[in-house]
Amino acid sequence: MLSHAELGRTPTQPIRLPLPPRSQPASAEDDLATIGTRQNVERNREIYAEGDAADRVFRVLSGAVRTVQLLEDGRRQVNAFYLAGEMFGLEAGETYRFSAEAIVPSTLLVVRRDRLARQLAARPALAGALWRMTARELERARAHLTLLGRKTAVERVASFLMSMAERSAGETIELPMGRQDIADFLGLTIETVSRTISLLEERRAIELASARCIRIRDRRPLAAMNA
Amino acid sequence: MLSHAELGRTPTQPIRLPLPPRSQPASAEDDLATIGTRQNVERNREIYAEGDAADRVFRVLSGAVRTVQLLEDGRRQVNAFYLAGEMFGLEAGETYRFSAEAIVPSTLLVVRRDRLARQLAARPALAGALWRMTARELERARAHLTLLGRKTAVERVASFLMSMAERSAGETIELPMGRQDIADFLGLTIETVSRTISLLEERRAIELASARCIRIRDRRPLAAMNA
DNA sequence: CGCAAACTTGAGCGTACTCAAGCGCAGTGG
DNA sequence: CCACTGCGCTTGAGTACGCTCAAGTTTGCG
Repeated sequence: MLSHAELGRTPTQPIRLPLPPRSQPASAEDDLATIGTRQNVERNREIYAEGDAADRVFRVLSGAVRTVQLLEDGRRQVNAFYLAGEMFGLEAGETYRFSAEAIVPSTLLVVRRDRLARQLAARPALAGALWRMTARELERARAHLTLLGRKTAVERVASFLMSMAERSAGETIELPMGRQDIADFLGLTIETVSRTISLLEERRAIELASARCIRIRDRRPLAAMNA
Repeated sequence: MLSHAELGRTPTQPIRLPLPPRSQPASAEDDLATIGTRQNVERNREIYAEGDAADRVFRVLSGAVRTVQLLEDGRRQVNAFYLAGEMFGLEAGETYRFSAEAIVPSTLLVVRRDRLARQLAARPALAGALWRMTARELERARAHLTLLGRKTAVERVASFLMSMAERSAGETIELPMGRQDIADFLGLTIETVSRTISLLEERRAIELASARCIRIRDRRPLAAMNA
């Protein structure tokens, strides 16, 4: 059994990641905890690579993870960020289609797919929970399609900050990822991300305690840009 | 930017859509067929709207469907196209997050969610099939993220044509959708799509029998752009 | 045949990219 | 204590790719 109190931050890491406000149904997660093992991952260490056998699913206990797709010439797309409490690695095929990497030193709960399958047979409710989790991921990915396909740089950064603020459950956002990760997530360059954040600061929509610590001063201009 | 009502009003001749080469596992689909009803939908008619209660799932029997997200100022993102044999409308939440519209006059198989849930309880294998379908959708959406975030116009159009060619099971592609739909799917403008198709034709990569009927002459330049 | 919609093509513009410095902070060693 | 170094971030100048605005052409159907 895994209580919220146990999900503490890594002592070596200065970045605190609060738990997301709404977690998935506790029952399914607790079930997973009983059949999983813990794994510590260093900063920027690969958790799995594109093409690896998709034999495990993961839950972030502390830290932060990104899933990434690379084009041959080095162009990079960050598909998603996963913070404490969130699951990743659910795949339909035999192999992972994207790689996953730790953004900061992280602790993961690892569940082997074959053990998960055995649990699924015993508990039909768990199957439903997994499906809902996958469907929610799909929803998020689709919303991100609209961002990448149809929003301007300012709108993209504003949307990103708003969603990070929601997940942080506060006005102050501690970003675990650097500007390059944000750029590759939003389909922009690092320079454009930096310039846009500066612009939002000039407009008094946000305030920077440091580059990685952003406070939302005024939601309205951000929300307006969120469209 | 075109408003919703202005989109694609021309009653073009009915377009024939061959079945995709590989369908999903027949068992799950046949199961669905036994508990579903048929529905005919006119061209450009909405099947469900963003915000409607998500109480049905669909399978395209003939025709073609697009799922769409609109921003307030009219900017539009086409999330996906569904051809004959493909399913859509699987949602995690209570309501649909995107609208679905028929691209051409189409026939749909409609399955009520509550009936589906009853089937699921009886047949655990069906639950697995549904999950795999959702996970495959997620995979497709994520691949599309990379296209929208990191590919050039030529690469986007080339990728699109390649994937349509795969689904058409032949060298010749009959496109059910117009240029505006393609543009909104690829995150481009209609002019850029048109210009890029012309460019690929000049380069002898493709050949146009008509605007909606494209034959692939040389996969190599397309594949190279696909990255 | 005639009209409207869909598609194509052209010219000029603007947003975000590229290339290139410059800045700021943390860790290190003299 | 302060220079030194490395890294991440910011800022600047010029460019290019795709967008906007505006015809022109083709297609399909009444």
